[in-house]
Amino acid sequence: MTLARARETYHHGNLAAALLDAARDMVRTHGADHLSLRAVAAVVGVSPSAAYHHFPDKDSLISGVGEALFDHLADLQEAALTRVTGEGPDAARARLRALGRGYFNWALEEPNLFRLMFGGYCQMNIAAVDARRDQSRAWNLLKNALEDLYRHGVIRPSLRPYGEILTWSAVHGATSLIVEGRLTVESFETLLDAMEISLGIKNHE
Amino acid sequence: MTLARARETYHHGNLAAALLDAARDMVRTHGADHLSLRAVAAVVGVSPSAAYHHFPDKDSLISGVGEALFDHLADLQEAALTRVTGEGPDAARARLRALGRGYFNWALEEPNLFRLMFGGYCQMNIAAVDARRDQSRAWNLLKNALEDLYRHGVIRPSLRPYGEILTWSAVHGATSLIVEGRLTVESFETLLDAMEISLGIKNHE
DNA sequence: GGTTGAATTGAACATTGTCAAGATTAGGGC
DNA sequence: GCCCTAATCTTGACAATGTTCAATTCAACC
Repeated sequence: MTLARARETYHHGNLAAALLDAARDMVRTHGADHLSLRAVAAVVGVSPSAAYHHFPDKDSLISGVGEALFDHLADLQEAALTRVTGEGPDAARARLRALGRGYFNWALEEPNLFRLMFGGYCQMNIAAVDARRDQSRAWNLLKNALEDLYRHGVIRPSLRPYGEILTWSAVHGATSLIVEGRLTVESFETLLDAMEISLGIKNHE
Repeated sequence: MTLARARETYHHGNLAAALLDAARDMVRTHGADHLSLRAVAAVVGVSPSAAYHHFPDKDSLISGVGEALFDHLADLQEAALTRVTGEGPDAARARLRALGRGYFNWALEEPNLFRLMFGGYCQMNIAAVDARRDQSRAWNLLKNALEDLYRHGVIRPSLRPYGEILTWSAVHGATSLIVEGRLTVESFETLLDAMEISLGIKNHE
C-alpha cells in the first residue's frame, strides 16, 4: 500500500494521504467504529485539528479510507488474474474462480476493512467519481472473465445479461455472511463448485 | 414490535427491553454508529448509568438490538409465506420468491437495521443461543421452501446440498450491494428471474 | 524581501462511555 | 406487620472524544 513518510518539517506535505494510511491501519486492527480521529492524528504526529483542513469531519476520513480500499481490492484481483495463464475454456473458468477466491480470502484476512467497504461507512459523496472508477475496474475484470466463459460456451447463455450481477452477488453474499459468522461452510471451494453448477458449468471428474 | 411502557415507579420494571426498543428506534433513524447510550437512556427516562445494570457496555446493547432483529425478520418472512396459498410447484416457486422479495424489501426500508444485523455489530456472545435459534428459524423457512421445489422437480437436483446457501448468499449479496449503493438494478424482480434461471427454473412465458 | 494564504497548533467546549459510591425500592423470611 | 438483603436506579465524577476558532508557522509568489 502507500507509505506516508514521517514528519520533519512544520508543514507535513501530504497529510491527507498520511491520515488515510494511519486510519486504514487502525481500522484494520480496531474496526471502523472505535476509530479515534485523535489517535490517528497522534500516530501521524500531528495535532487533532490539523485533520480538519483535509477532511470536513471524521466520517469523511473513514469514507476516504473505504473508497481507497476499492482500488486496493482491484489490484489484488488483477494480480490474482495474472497468475492464471492460458486461453482455453479451462483457463477462463480458472480465472473466474480466482476472482471469487481472491475476494473471499481477502475479506477473511481483513474483516474490518471488508466491513468498512461494504458496511455503510462510505458515503460515496467525496470522490464518488474515483470510487465509481475503481469499482468498475474490478467490475470489468469480472465482466471480461464472464465474457470469456460465454464465448467458450461454458456458461448457460440464458443468464445474460445478469451473469456479473449474479456472480458478484453470490460471492459477496457468501463472503459477507461467513465473515460475520452467520453462515459456516466446510470449504469455500466446494461452495465455488456449487456456484459453477448454477452457472451451468458442468462438474469435472 | 415490542412496546415499553413509560416510567411511573422508581424501578422501571423492564428496563432492558425498554432500552433495546429505544436503541432500535434510534439506530433505525441515525445508524448504529452515531448511537448514543446517553440519548437512549434519556428517551427511556432513566439515568445513563442505569443501562450498565443490564448491559456490560454500549456494544452489548447494540449487539442485543441486532440479535432481536433476527427474530423480527423471521416474523416477516413467515408472514410473507402465509400470503402465498396453494401447494403445487407454482406455489412453491412463489413462496421462494416471496422470501427473497421480503428480505430485499425490508432491507431497503430499514437500511440501518439491516446494517446492524450484518455489519459486524452483533458479536453473538450474548444470547448466542437465541440468535442461533432465531437465525435457524428463517433458515428453516428457506430450507422448507427449497425442499418443496426439489420435491416437485422444479429445481436442478445437482445443487444439493448447497441450495440454501446459494440462494441466501445470492439474495443477501444483491441486497447488501444495492443497499450500500454499490450495485444498481432496474428491478429486483428481474434479478429474481435470473436467480431462478440459475437454479434451473425455466422462465414462464 | 515582504506579503499573502495555506497549513498547523493551542486552548477550549460540549458530549460521550464508563465507573464508584450512595440512594431507593421490591421481595422474601420472621 | 417488619426487617433485611439484593437488585435497581441516581448522582457525581473522570478521561476521552469530535469539533471549532483564534493565533501561529511556514512556503511560495510578486
